[in-house]
Amino acid sequence: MARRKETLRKGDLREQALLDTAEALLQHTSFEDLTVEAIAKGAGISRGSLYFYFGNKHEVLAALVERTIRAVRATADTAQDEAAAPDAAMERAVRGVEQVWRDHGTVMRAAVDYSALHPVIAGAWNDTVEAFARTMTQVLRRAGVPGGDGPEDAAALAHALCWMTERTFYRAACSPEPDLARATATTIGIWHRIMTG
Amino acid sequence: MARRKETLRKGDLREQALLDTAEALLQHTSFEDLTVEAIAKGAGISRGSLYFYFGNKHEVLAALVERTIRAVRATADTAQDEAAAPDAAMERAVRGVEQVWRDHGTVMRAAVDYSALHPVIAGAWNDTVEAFARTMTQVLRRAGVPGGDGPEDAAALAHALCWMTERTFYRAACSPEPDLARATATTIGIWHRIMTG
DNA sequence: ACAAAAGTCGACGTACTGTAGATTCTGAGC
DNA sequence: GCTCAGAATCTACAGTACGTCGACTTTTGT
Repeated sequence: MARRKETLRKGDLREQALLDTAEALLQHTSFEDLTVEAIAKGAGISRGSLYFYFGNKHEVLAALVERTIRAVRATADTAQDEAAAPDAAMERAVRGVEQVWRDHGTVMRAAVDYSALHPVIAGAWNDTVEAFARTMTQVLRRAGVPGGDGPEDAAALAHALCWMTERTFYRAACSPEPDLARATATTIGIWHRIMTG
Repeated sequence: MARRKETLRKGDLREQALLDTAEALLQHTSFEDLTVEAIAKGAGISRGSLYFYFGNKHEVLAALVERTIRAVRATADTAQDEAAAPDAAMERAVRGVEQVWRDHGTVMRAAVDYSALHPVIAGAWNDTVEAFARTMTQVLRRAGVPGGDGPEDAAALAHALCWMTERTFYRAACSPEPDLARATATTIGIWHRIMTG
């Protein structure tokens, strides 16, 4: 099997630079106030050139979110450990989520904020939470919650609790003095109560 | 005390017509695709005239959300009944939320979607959930959850669970075939487990 | 070396937004 | 019934950011 070709295109770097710039700008600017010109200029090209890389402004954000979410997924996967006790698995998962928000808070927040405006982002975000919910459904099952697809079965509870987890961290991340540790404690507390109900 | 003057200004009706039009249009158009021209025309005036009533497009949505939230608050207040058993009070509250989403789903959804883009809407929505959380904190207290301001005390749990409730109904409302009843069942199930943990 | 592909630019047309000034409607007081 | 302030409306304008286009320059593979 041939060695993977080194695709060190100049454009690949430029594309990353554009995303980096967008990420940096998002820390002080909202997406709708964010201008294509600013992103392009920050990456050292003209506005027109940006459209060589992305179809439009939304696609830039979508790519940025996708890049971030890939990192998030990797983290989420490490949390599913069949051998661990359900309670420990849950706790590890939630702590993983906390870490992800610490590392990628700005983009995650943007992803949530603009989900409503952008189907692609909404889909990516949804899939991520969904994947997390599937993992947690198994954890709940192992903790004794009955399976099935009724509104009070493991899958439905895991879904609701995953979205609660998302919301709790999102809100914490939005606050001027984010207290992610507290968010973790509250979240774990609720999951724990549900699992030992 | 003098009788309140009848302020039946022509403009008051027009203003309501503008909000009604905006609400109607929101059912088939996203806010950013919603054009000022469409709102104005729907209410029978020109684009320029709309600016006599509202400073800009965002203010229209803000006013619409505020109008809706007034109705929501009224509903929420009826749910707080000091005499009822905690479990019954909680159930009644959640069913109230379901009803509100049934009646005002479109605007509520818009409120959530555009909270990120509009501080005024975010504030109004926040206050509403916050008010609900305060009520539910009392319910949890009466159910035996300890008070205080730690991350696992009644207030923190009520907050997280209220946002979970919001998310659950929001997601249900977003789905093509909304199943609010299922959302209610799941939500009540979780609240119940927490209260009898 | 040289053609093809990748990358870049600046100018253009478009679609909105928000503003300003002129104009018409309305109704309270004389 | 006249008058006039201010409520309500319109049209035209200026501004801004978007996305497209065709021409030009650089990079890459052979």
